[in-house]
Amino acid sequence: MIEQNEKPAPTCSGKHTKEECAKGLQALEDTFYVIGGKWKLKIINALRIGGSSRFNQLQQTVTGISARILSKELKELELNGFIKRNVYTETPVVVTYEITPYSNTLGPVLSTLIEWGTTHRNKIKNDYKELTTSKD
Amino acid sequence: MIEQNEKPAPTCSGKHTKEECAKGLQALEDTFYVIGGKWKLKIINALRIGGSSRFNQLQQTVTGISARILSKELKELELNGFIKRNVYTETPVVVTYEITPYSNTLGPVLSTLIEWGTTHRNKIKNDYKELTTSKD
DNA sequence: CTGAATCCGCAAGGATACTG
DNA sequence: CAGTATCCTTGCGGATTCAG
Repeated sequence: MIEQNEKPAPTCSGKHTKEECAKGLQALEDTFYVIGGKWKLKIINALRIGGSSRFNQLQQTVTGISARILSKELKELELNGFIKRNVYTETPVVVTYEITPYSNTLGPVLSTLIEWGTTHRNKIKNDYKELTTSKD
Repeated sequence: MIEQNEKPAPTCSGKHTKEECAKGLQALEDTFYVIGGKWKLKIINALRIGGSSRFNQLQQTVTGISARILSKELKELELNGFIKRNVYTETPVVVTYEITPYSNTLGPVLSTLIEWGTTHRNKIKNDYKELTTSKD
């Protein structure tokens, strides 16, 4: 909404830049493909922190998820090697889920994501505070 | 699909764990709220690497995005303070987009995400190779 | 308890055409 | 060139019910 009349920026678009950009795009695509969506990272995070959990336990921890979705997500996560499903054939049957070593490669991802989210939330809170106590 | 008969895991669920988990959930929620979705991080990444870009240029860089979605995403990103829109009223009008300093706080997020995606892709490739040259 | 099956609504996103 | 408008498809996810 702001207009200017100086000259446009040079839009540095060398070949190297282009390739690097495409590579990033590709990598982001791959990442989202396996751990994208609304729930996957939350589930992995819950299992990372809470340790081995049962189905209902997990559904309570991951607030708001329905049984259907949780079931589906767990299946996909298992297929991709992020979690392990253990069935104990006692009576009644007990099923637990736990993360695999491969999930631990997501550690840095989860950390930075959570850290950024926390910082961002604080920023928003401050922005709001400054707005309400506005005196500039 | 694997059945066991040993005893279930202890499911460590202390209060501290519960809080930490909830906090992580919250943070992930916040993060996804602003930079979630299919395109936002890709756009920011493109602008980070390619520098200031024009609309059509951006649409070519971020492969597969439609004009409608790009327009919408750019608007949201601007609202949330991630990018800046510059209008140069020459003839014809030129509009450029560039990231703001706040977008730079996403640096670590993008790095880890991209790095993980790259590593994961290589892993998948190797798994596949081992499958095709299977001799174990 | 641990899911699977079914049905359904909504919103994200795609295709295309059009405007200043 | 930089979008907007319109229409349409798809998939995510919720609610409910049922089964082992």
